[in-house]
Amino acid sequence: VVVYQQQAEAIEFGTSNVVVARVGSFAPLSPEEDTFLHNITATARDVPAGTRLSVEGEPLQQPGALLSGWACTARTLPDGRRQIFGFLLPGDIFGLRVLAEATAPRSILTLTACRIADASELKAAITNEPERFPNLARACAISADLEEAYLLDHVVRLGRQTAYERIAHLLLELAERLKLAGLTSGTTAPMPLTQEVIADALGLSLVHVNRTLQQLRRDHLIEFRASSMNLIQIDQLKSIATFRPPRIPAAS
Amino acid sequence: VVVYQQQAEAIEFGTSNVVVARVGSFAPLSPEEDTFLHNITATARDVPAGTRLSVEGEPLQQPGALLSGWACTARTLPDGRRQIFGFLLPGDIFGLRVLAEATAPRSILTLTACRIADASELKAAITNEPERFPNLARACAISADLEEAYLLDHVVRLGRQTAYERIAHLLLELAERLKLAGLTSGTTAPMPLTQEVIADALGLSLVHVNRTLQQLRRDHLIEFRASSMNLIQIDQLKSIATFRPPRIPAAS
DNA sequence: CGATCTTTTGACTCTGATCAACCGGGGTGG
DNA sequence: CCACCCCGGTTGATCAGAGTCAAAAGATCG
Repeated sequence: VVVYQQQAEAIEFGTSNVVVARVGSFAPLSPEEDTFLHNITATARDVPAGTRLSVEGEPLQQPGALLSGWACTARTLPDGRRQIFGFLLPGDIFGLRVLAEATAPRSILTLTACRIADASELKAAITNEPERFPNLARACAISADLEEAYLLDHVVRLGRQTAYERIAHLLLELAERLKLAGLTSGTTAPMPLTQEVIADALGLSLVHVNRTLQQLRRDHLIEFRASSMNLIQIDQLKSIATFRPPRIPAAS
Repeated sequence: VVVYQQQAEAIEFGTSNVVVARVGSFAPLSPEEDTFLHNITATARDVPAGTRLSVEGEPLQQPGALLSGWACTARTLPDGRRQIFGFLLPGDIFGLRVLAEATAPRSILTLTACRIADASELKAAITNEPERFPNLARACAISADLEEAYLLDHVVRLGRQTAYERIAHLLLELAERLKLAGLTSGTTAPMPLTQEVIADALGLSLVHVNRTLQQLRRDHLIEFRASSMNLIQIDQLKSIATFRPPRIPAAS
């Protein structure tokens, strides 16, 4: 019955509880843990695009869970150059791992309108009584590991790949993650990023991103419609980008 | 007396116990913790340069502590391109944070001869009985945060800085870390990296690293002697690289 | 004292940046 | 209702930072 209700919610709101689904996919949750996570994600606030959820160097904000919408983590140099470290997609949890007294090492910025739940209690739970929430703790650890793996992929893109490879690789990563969150249909995935944002993530100029995307389309590897992308020829893309999805430890 | 012995060791071996000093600088250790850490670092093995301590994708190796020597973490693409993620300096601890069942997300490679202690017990201690080793646990958390901060700096270098800025920034980071480990004398710090290694870290070609280093020398910002570097004009370097050292949470 | 590794130099190429302008749609205000 | 504006995407022309190829010159080390 619960499952049915969730599905009904999913259909109705389009997001239901991606967070619960995602976390649960890392480690099977006990009923208590499931309820706990549900309660956390029940309280949520809506945030418009372009909101700074956290500013680098300033005291840390609450941890959160992204119920819907896209955000990114970034740092801005004094002269205005911006580097995006990665993206937060629906279902992602952020701000969990860091020390309470620390200052934020990165800014967090919403790229679309977002629905965000406060995850302070989740952090407290896995920090203070991990033995009571073992699967939750484990799932969060896996999530943190995954996040690191994505960051390392990002470094490789920036350091050793061409513009063509970088873009292919990033789109594959996003498609992969959206698929894990159950947000794709076939080879088509939502894609609300502007070319400027892609440029700031991949260390390229806006103009060059535009031209490279055109090249990818001309090569019949991807298609864009509205704010979604279609990765036709996904295998060829993977081979171009030498894309190897990070392995998630089995949910034993 | 203990302090005196340590200093004597430090003078004799040049490394004594950088690890204990470094970890202790993050959080003041209790006598028990201090002893614990000392015992761990007492058992150490010597490893020649060019040893692969861990290979990406393969099951995880033991965590370790670097008593002396330099190493790096990296990933190699199928076609031979290599991306270095960061460097391990004397006093650094590695492999702590990752899930036991996971596969290594990066390779670890010694760049010089190294002396390495097994840190399995440290990992076990802070994982299983953090309440018994609170300062140790806290110090390791801070260390992990620092490591992440350095990785983010690395991303910014790769994505948004010129070759000249990148090299200045990297040298500043290394000098800073070596200073924290007590391995500098004045503005001079050890620098055993080859230009090829610098190139693989900064996403540049060997030739371009060579030319950019020459430029930095011609501009009287740095000097190289033997395998050490001298950052004269450190303020100007910092301004060129927009270098801002990561803030370490106060050891309250 | 070879053998090998690292640094240096020169010539040339090319990927990607910069500057500048234009297009097209969606919203806004008069 | 339409002119206007703003934002995101597109295009063209030019430039420069960095890569590549090839070879020589120093270091280091058995």
